[in-house]
Amino acid sequence: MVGSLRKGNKGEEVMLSGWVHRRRDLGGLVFVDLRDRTGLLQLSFGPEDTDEQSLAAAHRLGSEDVIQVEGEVVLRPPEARNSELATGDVEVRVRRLTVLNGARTPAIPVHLGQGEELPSEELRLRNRHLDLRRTKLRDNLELRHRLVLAVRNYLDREGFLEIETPILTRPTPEGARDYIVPSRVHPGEFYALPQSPQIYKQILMAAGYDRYFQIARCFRDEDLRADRQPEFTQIDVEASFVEPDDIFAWIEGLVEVLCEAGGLEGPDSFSRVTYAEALERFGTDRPDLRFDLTIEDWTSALGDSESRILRGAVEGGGRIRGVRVPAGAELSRRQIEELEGLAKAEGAPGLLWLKRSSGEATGPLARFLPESGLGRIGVEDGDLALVAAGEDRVTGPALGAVLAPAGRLTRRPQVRQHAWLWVTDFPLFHEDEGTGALVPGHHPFVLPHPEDLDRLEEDPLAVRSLAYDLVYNGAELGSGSIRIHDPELQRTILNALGLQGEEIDRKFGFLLEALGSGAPPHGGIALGVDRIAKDFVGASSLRDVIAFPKTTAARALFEGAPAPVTSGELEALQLESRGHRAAGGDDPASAGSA
RNA sequence: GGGGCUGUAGCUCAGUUGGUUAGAGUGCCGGUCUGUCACACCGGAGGCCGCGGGUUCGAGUCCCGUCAGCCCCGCCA
Repeated sequence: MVGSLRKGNKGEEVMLSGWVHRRRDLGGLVFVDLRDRTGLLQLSFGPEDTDEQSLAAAHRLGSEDVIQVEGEVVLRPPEARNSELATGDVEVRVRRLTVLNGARTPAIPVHLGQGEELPSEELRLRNRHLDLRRTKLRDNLELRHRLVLAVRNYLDREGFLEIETPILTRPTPEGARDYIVPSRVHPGEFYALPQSPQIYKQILMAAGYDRYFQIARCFRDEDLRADRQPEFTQIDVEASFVEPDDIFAWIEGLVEVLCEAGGLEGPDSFSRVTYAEALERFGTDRPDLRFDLTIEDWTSALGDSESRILRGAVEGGGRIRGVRVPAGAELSRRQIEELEGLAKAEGAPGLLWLKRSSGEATGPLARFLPESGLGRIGVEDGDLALVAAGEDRVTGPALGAVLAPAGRLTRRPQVRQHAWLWVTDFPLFHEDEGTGALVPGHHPFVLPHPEDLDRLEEDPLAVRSLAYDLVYNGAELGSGSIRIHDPELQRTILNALGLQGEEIDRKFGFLLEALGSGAPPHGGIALGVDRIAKDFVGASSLRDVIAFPKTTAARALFEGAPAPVTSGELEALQLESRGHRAAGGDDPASAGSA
């Protein structure tokens, strides 16, 4: 293939096909960089080698024309080798050129010159067939392929069976908004696209398929972000007769395999913290452990200081918490204000701080802190202390937001490049801030922590669960739990979530039926393939690891989805549209641009 | 649903205090060129300044609305 020719292929007669990446026409000689999926190769055309017709055609070649050439692999003259090209020592002297298909001038460039900017994302998405020709995207998709292949092989070796579950499913009452699909056969009834295969995989467990996985497409009709697409792919895993440790062991092995496939240094360790610990020490349930900065409780050390802010916070029932940033004294005032801005964005009124350098303390906090106080919070010469006071729900996120950025700003080496960890014991329920109702922390099928079962009634918000997250460098890459296998307990939880008997049977009867028919204890996890691929290739958006992604408005710009349907189609479904674009033609392009 | 940024040639961008003929690089078209590789050189074409309205003697520039893309909040069991 094009990208694989080397010195050793010298003298070989080859026939190659590909795209004209670039043409350099010297008049007598023509050079063309031929491109295919495997790389670039220089072709040369000249009167000594190339037949007359082909030479004439070579002069007329344009970018992205599809051609086929026959010729001989030769070594380039020594002074004309290109060390930046894998194939740069050789070229193919073309005898015969066939233009398989001409290309109009590309709407966006496939080849970018040095320092040339990418076209706008909108044009890249509108011309996805061209954008996907770029090496970067091709490499991204290839890596993604290798990751998924490694996952399949690994889970197969571990005895897991890949089983497909339906895309047309039952609408679910809770969770994200469903994508809805009308049924023609049953007017007025609807399928939903799965938000995840959660219930199906539990039923598979009940059916005795004790190790299941699926590279599963999931759909959620919610607003998008850089790390959120309306359809996304999960490595969905479930196993019977397991405890969290079994899942952790499998997934840790999986992560190693992924790192190997992705050319990433494998994890040297997997940390574990409970949810409560994570909030206390890192102010978030997905800590970034690349810097070993933590939040400390300085209430007793600083609570008796003269500072009105600090004392007021403590008297109001809050705590004083802070972060010691080793070598942080080198930060400029401006950098510290930057950090304070991050804390404010999380709702804190501000940060108090002090620097200690050359034996002297400076900063707003300095005048409230005698030397002894510095010792009490462990601030050494060269350090910076950042302090927030008040309620935990404010100070936690505020200080948490500052941890990694502070570490980055000091430019001390990261403690580790790849920080993998498990966050465990998530709360079973949250409180809906609007209504005060209980909502599931993860989903309604999570097993309560056995030690907390007796608090289910009197203090449900304090009940922990056997739910866990896989976190990598501060990003949640996976989430799972041990599930409830006892139908009575499941009913109790659904009750607590505000569902009544008849409603439970209607919506979850099939699950309860399966649980009551001899379902084994089981649990699992789902990992986000798109996010993993994004992190592994260092992309800033999921769109760079998805061949045909949606925009932030959930549109597909290339093919123009969603699109209006004809009134006939609506009629067949016995639907009426109140949208102002209803019942248009069936031309998909008409929907894309307004 | 809310906030922010962006929208000028095929592409990437500049465009002064609101001023008369809207520029650059690249791509494209034509020409010269036998060792280029961001080929070089000469010449040329190419504009609904996103769209609609307003202010003004005059709008790419100011105001309002709208559409699209991106980022964030809400939302994402």
